[in-house]
Amino acid sequence: MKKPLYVSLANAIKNNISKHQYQTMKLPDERTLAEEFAVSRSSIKRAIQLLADQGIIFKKQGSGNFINPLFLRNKTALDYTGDNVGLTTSIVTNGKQQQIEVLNLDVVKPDAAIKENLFLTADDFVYSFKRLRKLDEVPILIEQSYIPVKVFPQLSKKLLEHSLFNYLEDQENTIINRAYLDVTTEPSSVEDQDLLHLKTTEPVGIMAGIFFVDDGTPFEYSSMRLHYRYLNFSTFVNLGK
Amino acid sequence: MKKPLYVSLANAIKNNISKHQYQTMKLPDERTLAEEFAVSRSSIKRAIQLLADQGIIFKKQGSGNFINPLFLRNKTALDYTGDNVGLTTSIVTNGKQQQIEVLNLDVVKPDAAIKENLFLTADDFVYSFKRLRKLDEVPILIEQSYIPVKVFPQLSKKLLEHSLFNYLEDQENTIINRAYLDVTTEPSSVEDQDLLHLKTTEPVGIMAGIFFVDDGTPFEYSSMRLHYRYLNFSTFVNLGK
DNA sequence: CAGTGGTCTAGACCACCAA
DNA sequence: TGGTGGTCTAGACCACTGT
Repeated sequence: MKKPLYVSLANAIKNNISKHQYQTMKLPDERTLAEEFAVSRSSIKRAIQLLADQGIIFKKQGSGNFINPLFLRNKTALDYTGDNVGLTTSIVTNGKQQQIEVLNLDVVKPDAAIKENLFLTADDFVYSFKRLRKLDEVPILIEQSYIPVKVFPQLSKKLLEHSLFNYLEDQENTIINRAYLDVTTEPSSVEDQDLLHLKTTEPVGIMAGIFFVDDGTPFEYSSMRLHYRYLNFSTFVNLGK
Repeated sequence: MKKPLYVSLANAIKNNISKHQYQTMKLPDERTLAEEFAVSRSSIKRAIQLLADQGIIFKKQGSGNFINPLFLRNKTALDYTGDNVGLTTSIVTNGKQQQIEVLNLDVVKPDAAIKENLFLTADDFVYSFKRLRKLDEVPILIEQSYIPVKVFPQLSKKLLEHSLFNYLEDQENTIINRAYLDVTTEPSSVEDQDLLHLKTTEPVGIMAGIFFVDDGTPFEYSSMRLHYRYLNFSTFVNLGK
């Protein structure tokens, strides 16, 4: 589990920025940095690319690399770790305890939309299940999911009572680490209001999408209806090079 | 405006995928591709990295590069062009005509939050303005924005009647191409219901954030309240390498 | 024009995966 | 253990920015 050089370099540069090592909002140029750290310019470039992907710095060809002022002010919002891709999509948990209530589990014939989303042929069956997630016993999210029987036949109600993805990673050596997600919002339905304790005027946020195993196999189609206070989606949009 | 080699390579590979040139969900290995296209392996690697960033393929060390089945089925959702960063954040326009109505424009002393978001000192004034945007005369979003007077003193009501960012790019050679955005949802206020023609049970989507010039200068803080049908945020989450 | 980031190569060697 | 992707180097040359 050795970290690549460029990750260490990126961390070193990040530290220097945090400690206001650089007097201006501009980093030293890449050739100078390469000399200072005694590495090739390519490695510096890779490190800087990483920082740019994380929104910590902005690159501007011909002019230099610039520190994102947001990073200086509010490090936590940008302090990514490990494999993060520069996008934070999260249910605001604040370290509270999570509970899962399994509302139902069935095997059904998928309708056309589900079939298309999971790339199934006519004969495939899917598990269909609904779960209610809570934080410190406060309900925050209704999840309706579909998983093809053939990709995970051993699914059971017992397994659903805890995080499926953690189980897969720990017990089955299968990592679900890609997803295509669609975020929208809608007025709450009667069921939403009931389960999530919402007033009629209060909406739900919806996150729906396909989750993939890392070799591209579609694993699950899921539609999550969130209590509106728990939908929060932060991201950098970075159209610069 | 010559395209780099790796962009052309990425397009070529993308075309081959679209034309089902590769029989399986797996791409040929990088060394083979390098030979076929008669370029260095580094260039192939860069091209494949680009496709991975766009969510078109998944990489898996030690195993190979895999085609995202979503790309084969629904090319448009993934068919990024040019400088796109793998994130589609858009108001669904469908080619309709956009109108802008300027509701007000003032110069004010910023409150603490605005000051913090725009990195201002005590003495700085800001322009505060509210605009209503419509598509084919249907109102879809209310925008409340703040721009420091010192970074764009020539702001006027006339300028606000059209896209400010386009004006900056065309006339001032200033490009706003980075943003930190926060997406949430809320019940609609009375003003929302009035301006956006919403029922009391219908919510607004909120996109709020800071927009940066590409050298890192914070340019604008903006909070946009969208008619809920027009909030749609699609993205790939890719935690694989 | 000087400064600075972007692209590209050729090749060595490392790390992970599946059989 | 062979196949395949990941990291890294050293250096040439290109492209953009601002004075």
